[in-house]
Amino acid sequence: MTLAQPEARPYHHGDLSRALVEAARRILETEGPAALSLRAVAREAGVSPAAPYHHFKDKGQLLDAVAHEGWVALDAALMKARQDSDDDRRRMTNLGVAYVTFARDNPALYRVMYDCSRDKDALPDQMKEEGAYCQVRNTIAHAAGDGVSEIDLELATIAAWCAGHGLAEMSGFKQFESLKTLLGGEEAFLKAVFDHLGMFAKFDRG
Amino acid sequence: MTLAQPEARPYHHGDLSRALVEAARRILETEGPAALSLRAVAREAGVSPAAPYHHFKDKGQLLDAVAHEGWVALDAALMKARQDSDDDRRRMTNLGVAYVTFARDNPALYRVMYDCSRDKDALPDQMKEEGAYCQVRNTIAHAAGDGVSEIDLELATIAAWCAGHGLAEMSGFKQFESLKTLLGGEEAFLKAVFDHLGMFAKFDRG
DNA sequence: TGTACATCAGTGAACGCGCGTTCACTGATGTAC
DNA sequence: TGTACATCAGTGAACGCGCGTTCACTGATGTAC
Repeated sequence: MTLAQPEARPYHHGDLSRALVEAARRILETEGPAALSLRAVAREAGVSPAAPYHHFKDKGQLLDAVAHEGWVALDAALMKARQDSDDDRRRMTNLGVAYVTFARDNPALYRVMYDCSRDKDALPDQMKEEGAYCQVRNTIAHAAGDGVSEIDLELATIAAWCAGHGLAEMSGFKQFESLKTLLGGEEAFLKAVFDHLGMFAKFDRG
Repeated sequence: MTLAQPEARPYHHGDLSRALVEAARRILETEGPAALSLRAVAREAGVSPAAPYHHFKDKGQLLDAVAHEGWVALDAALMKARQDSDDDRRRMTNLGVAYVTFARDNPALYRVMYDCSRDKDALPDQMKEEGAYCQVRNTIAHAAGDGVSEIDLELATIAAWCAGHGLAEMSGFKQFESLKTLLGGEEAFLKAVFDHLGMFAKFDRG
């Protein structure tokens, strides 16, 4: 009688760096951010607790790598949403919905992304070419046309970003459930909220 | 030679429950949310690590109490902002600014408030009479007049809340610093962002 | 008013736990000659 | 083509730490008679 041998992983992993980040994401989505310790990541990757130190200076650096992957994924999701909209008028809302959907689909990852940002008091790399923030600004610029000033553009982007982030963090709250079903589902709810942003602001205009 | 005796606290504290919550807030604002352990709170309150268990079932219940205090304080801040505005037109923005200012002045407390909310998937007590959420809705209702539907009112409130929360979490980011100085300070920046919420939404209206 | 006693609100020592990190080590790999 | 050796990427045991919580206890307080 021979027992099945465990899959003989070679002594050298090959791409442990990448494997660790993936293990971290698996832990995040199955057990949540509180469970994300260096040891847990090593365990999940099937490696000793000391192994990660050959690839990351410390726990913080691993988290940074995880967050970075998150931003790349978010950038891609927004890019796709932009390309999918043929109707220029609805593009902003679609972008917002894509943003919130990403956050709802990857809640723990999203949390890590913002926790890392908070530690640095800055969004990472958002100003560069295809960064999510930049995509939002470009979309607004396109919709607004030539007449709009740089400052207005920047402020509108920040406003949009804040609304998206706020909705991302709160759309899961139980209080909104009945409203969601009333409106016909999650996406309709998100669109409706975005539609009403203007209502909030316009009272000030007289 | 007699050494000054340490302030002889009586064996029974008197109001340890309250003292613990205050100690927790002190720790939050001086050391941040990561330092907020039950033991640290007991230490800060000058009491043994077991003492809190006579007043709170576990750590979570203490945190809930801290968060509750936070919401009460936020309610009061919004109430004050509402009463301070004589100009009906600017009331919404003032409310938003007050909200964000509260979050910026009590960042760690604000974090705990939302972390507790997330655990419960709900904002606590927000629908009751003077809850912050309810205040926002009432203010919008007043500004909007009679013609507005219940649903529109609810959606506008959610939109406003999301924008406020998002801005609260992000207004500290370094990327916005030059814009802030350009606009003449933190408050002017906040007002400008709120003013531009409509810009984001209006493209969808054609 | 005094006294016995139940109850309340503290103490401080101890529990087991998982954590981040370090250490001396070893197996695998690549390279110079 | 073989071989010595440096380097790389793992191991697993150990470190000290602070944590949440429990426990048996004790001092203080309130109450019944």
